Amino acid sequence: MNSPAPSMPVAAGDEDSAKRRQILLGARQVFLDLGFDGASMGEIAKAAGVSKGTLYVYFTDKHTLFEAMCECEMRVQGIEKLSINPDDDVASVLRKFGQSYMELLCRPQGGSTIRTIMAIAERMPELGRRYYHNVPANWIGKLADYLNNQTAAGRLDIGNTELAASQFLMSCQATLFLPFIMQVSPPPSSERIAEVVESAVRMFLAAYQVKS
Amino acid sequence: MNSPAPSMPVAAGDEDSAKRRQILLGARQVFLDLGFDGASMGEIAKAAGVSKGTLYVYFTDKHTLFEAMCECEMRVQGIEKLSINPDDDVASVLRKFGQSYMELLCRPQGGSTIRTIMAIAERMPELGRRYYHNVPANWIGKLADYLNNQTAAGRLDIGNTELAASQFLMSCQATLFLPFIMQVSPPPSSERIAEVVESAVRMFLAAYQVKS
Amino acid sequence: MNSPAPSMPVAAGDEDSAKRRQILLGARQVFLDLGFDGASMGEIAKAAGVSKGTLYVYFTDKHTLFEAMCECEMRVQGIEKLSINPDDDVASVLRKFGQSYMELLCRPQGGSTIRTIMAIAERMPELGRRYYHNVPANWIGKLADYLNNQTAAGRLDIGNTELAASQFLMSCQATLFLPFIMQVSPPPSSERIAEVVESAVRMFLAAYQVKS
Amino acid sequence: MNSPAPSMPVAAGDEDSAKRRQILLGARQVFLDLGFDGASMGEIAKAAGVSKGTLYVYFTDKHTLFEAMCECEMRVQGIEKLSINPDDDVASVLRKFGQSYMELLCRPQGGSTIRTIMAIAERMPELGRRYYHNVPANWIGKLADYLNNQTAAGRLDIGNTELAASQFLMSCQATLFLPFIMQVSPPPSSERIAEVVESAVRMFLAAYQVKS
DNA sequence: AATGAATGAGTCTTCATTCAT
DNA sequence: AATGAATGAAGACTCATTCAT
Repeated sequence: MNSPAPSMPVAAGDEDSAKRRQILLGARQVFLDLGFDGASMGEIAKAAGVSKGTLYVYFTDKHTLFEAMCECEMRVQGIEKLSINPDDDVASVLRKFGQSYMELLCRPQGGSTIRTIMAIAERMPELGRRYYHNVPANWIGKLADYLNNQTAAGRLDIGNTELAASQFLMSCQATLFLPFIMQVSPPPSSERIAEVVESAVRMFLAAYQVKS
Repeated sequence: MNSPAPSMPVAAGDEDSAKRRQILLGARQVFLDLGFDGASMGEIAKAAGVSKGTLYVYFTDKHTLFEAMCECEMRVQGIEKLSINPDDDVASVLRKFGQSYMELLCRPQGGSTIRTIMAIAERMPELGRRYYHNVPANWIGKLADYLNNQTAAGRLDIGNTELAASQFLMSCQATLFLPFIMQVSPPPSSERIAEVVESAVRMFLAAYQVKS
Repeated sequence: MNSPAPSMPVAAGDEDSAKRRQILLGARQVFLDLGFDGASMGEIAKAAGVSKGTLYVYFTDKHTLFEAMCECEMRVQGIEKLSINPDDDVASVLRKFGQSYMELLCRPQGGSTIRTIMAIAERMPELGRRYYHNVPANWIGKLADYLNNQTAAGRLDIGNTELAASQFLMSCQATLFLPFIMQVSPPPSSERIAEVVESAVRMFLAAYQVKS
Repeated sequence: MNSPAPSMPVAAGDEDSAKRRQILLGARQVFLDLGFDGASMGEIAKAAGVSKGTLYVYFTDKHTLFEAMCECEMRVQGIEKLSINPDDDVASVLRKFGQSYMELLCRPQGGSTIRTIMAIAERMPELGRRYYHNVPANWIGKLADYLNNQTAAGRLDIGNTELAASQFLMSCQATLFLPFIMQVSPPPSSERIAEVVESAVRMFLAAYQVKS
């Protein structure tokens, strides 16, 4: 009755129908909580509020649904939104960048995408690769570009900017990511993250900043 | 060496029978490759070269076998063997420490323990905690102790040595661990690790070494 | 009669769907033949003409299916249908009552419910109790009520009517029930039952009837 | 060392070795509690205090062990010991007979043999038959013989003494056996049994005693 | 004779997937 | 398009039985 006008039907396979998004949302919740093997299509159907059959109208199989959900996460975790403000000083840029990255990694709501993909990467190497390139490598790349610019501008002195970018992002995780992922501590607060990032920024600048 | 003479068979429940070790080896291979849910007891039996029934003679159930295997890995990855040589200079100590840690994380043979445990930590939080304390926290702690001593000795100037130790170990992973775990690159060679560790050491000392 | 129209399918969980009844029928056959432990879900599925999976759509597990089947038998063996005709003389009432009870106990088709439940009562005491109250105790109770009335009416002289009712029903089983259940003899014919019941009636009346 | 002298070895298959009896005792306990299917050879070995392998030294398989145990029970429950005292009056004889029979059926210690065999009789008809003939039919027969004698002696007037004997033994079970076996009541006390038997004796004599 | 480690067939149960409606 | 009943392959686990010692 309230289906779309026949002149412009929304095919089930449509990349962007509301129902499809609804399913992906349910899948996200269940997959991130239980992992690929631990999740069942029944659970996902329940979480998405659709019937099990409907899942298969939109996605060929469990594997496809999982990949679509990951793809979706990759888009969300891509950093198109995050733009570096070139007017900020280096420390500020690093601080904002590190803070954003850590808040992405340690999001309190629901399970961790990166953990879920790490877990399955051996069996779905292509997915692991795609995620790596779209998320961590993307962040590293963006930061490396900025470090390149600053090096060119003479404010930083870095031989390998990609390595440096990665070093910075890794050191931002110190004492935070592993305890969080291993269920030792709850997700860190923004304040706690800020402290660790601040320390990472200081270490980074001590090593790479050009002494005027 | 002090294994029992072959003429004197060991009881099934024996904590250290050859068959038990054989099963743990098979379990290690399959669990680390496929994860807890992805592994099947049948696969494990095949990998261990025993019958499915025998698995249950030595381990109550899949869960218990998984935990025993993890426990075993924790002992192996514990750090008792690694002793810091106090006669070395700080840079050497850090270099050796970082290299050992990275070779542990990126061991080429078989799957990754840390990944497998991260994957299941949400559903087996106690296991996650145990692993965290026995392995990463143990390494961090050992290093932090050393940093404390060096700070007291006036060679380093570190406010929070545990944070610093974690920062160092994290930055050693830069460009190495994630690509390895995400199947982007094969396990890094010792040389490749050495380069990254070297860079991490430089950054660390730039930040924390007392300028004479 | 008031079953849903075939065009309107019934939900799986429905207490009274055709498929559910079909499964219960298969379960009845296999459970009564082989007992709870001896029966396998596979056999039951085959006997019911459904797949093993379907069993679990309608019943949580083997135990639940068994209890549902027993519950169903209790309803069938309940006594609602049997009404005592107060115009009959006492001997006739006893005769009909005994005959009905014995035909229930020694039904030729399929295994014996009472045997199956007796067999498992030690491990499922609640089930044993439920069956006892719903079937034998129910018959005894109905008969005891009648005996009470007749005693009040001065036609019988019984101190403990419940005991007397039980005595009567037990003596109806003489030479019939045990040989049947122990596979010594096939289910007794109605005529054979009638003879034994007749004898039980005579003994009963000799003991309890008021001599006019 | 303390094995029997070589000149007179006790073969494993020996019908009466101590170990054999020990196994039968364990088997009795477990089979009567759990039934044929519910019992496991492991449990039995544990209950008997021998290894699982030893079970198979003395008995071909589970089935054989079960039958041997039943055979043993039949011997115990046979009534060689119970001799009817011909000097007692009829009522006394019936009283003693009924009491003994009921105490056999409702023995408090451990499970019920008759129930265990009833449960399996459909699948092991020969066993059911053997048990019926050795135990209940044996009791009935002994009693029927006595009733025959008393009828011949003019003290009783019974057309079908076997039926009468069975009637008596069945009516002794009134309100006792079924509640006991169905876990409604604990095993009845000797006093409780005596009351019910007394009532059965009265009913029996009212029907069959020759009025002088 | 006695053991108990080892086996593999068989059990209950789950779940991805299909299909008639 | 959406459902949910039905399936059967596969998984964890048990247990009667065998066999080397």
